[in-house]
Amino acid sequence: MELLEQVGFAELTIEAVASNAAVGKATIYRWWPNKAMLVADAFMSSVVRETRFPDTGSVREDLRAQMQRLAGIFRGPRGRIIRSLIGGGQSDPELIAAFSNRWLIPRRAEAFGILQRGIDRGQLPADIDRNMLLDTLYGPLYFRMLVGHGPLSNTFIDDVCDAVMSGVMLNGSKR
Amino acid sequence: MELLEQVGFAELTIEAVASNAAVGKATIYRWWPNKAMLVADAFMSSVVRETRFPDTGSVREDLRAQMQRLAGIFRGPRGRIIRSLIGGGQSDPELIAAFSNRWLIPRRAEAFGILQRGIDRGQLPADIDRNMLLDTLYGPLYFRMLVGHGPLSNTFIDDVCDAVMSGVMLNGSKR
DNA sequence: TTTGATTCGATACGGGCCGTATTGGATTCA
DNA sequence: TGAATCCAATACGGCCCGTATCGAATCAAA
Repeated sequence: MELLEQVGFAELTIEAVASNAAVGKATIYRWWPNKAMLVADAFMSSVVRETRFPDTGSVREDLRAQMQRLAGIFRGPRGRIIRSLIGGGQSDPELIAAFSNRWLIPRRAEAFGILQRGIDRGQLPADIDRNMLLDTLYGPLYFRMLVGHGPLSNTFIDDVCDAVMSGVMLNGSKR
Repeated sequence: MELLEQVGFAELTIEAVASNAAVGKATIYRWWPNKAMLVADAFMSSVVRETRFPDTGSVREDLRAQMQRLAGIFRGPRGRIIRSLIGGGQSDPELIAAFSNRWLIPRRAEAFGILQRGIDRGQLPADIDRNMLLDTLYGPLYFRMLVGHGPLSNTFIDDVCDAVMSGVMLNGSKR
């Protein structure tokens, strides 16, 4: 993880990991088939499962809080790693699958809980496409992180959240 | 471009390009400083500037048409290249900057025209953050293309467009 | 405690591609 | 026609890959 934060996925070498860990290169290859799986395990084992879910009584505010938290991660040292994983995954189907299964989908499961509460409260239509909605909320954050053409500022997050949620919420909750 | 479609950016070697072009490796290095700039030039020179802008009278429909067109590109052979460029850009600031300047920003300039017409027609508030809006519309497409956790289907595009535009359009144009 | 099997760190190996240097033949241009 | 330039081909050292080998250390079972 230290090396990964310093140099990113593409520049990380197994030899550097081995010597940095005072370990033989063959030992690493004994336990992981390739760099991608090694890094996937390292990253995913460092992910602390979120235990405190926001619950403000409003789907919009709950989601806004989760989005802001994610943006905070994106701006920190883990952001670099996530960028590297998605980047490296573009030429490694196993890596992108590992990222999707072990990072994206668990996070999404948490978000599903927020959406369900919103539906139960009558703030969201019951038949809404949950994956589409979450992609629309979070996609812009990933997009800006990856391409870097605009700042991942708090107001950007808020604006995205407001724009999307105003479009899908019931009871004329246009802000 | 042929090689790039076959193997992607990370696996593309200068030696392969050279031998494929019946050219010395040194000749390539004489004209481009590195692989990233070579590929950037190759890709950008293959981008045909869009001449036919949609103009249906409705911002929402204009944007929907442009989004569908982009999704079509993402699903085709050029999608592979775009994924490679964004992926490789995660460990190469010059490459991601080239992608942003020569692909994203020109496309965005076209989209700005559509938004401006919408403002002129009174369909959009004049003070809307144009970059935020376009990131919110297109970010989900890039996100799904890059992570591949859901299909880039026509209905997905439509749903994203509807969700976002319903949230930002004036005159109660909620669908 | 002994013994046999595993795991380990270290090291060496062939291979691929990097980016650079050299060279001799072809092309360009005054 | 001669000088300068551009080129393809080739060779080079270097980095890292993934594998093989080899004693030393560790561990489990008798």
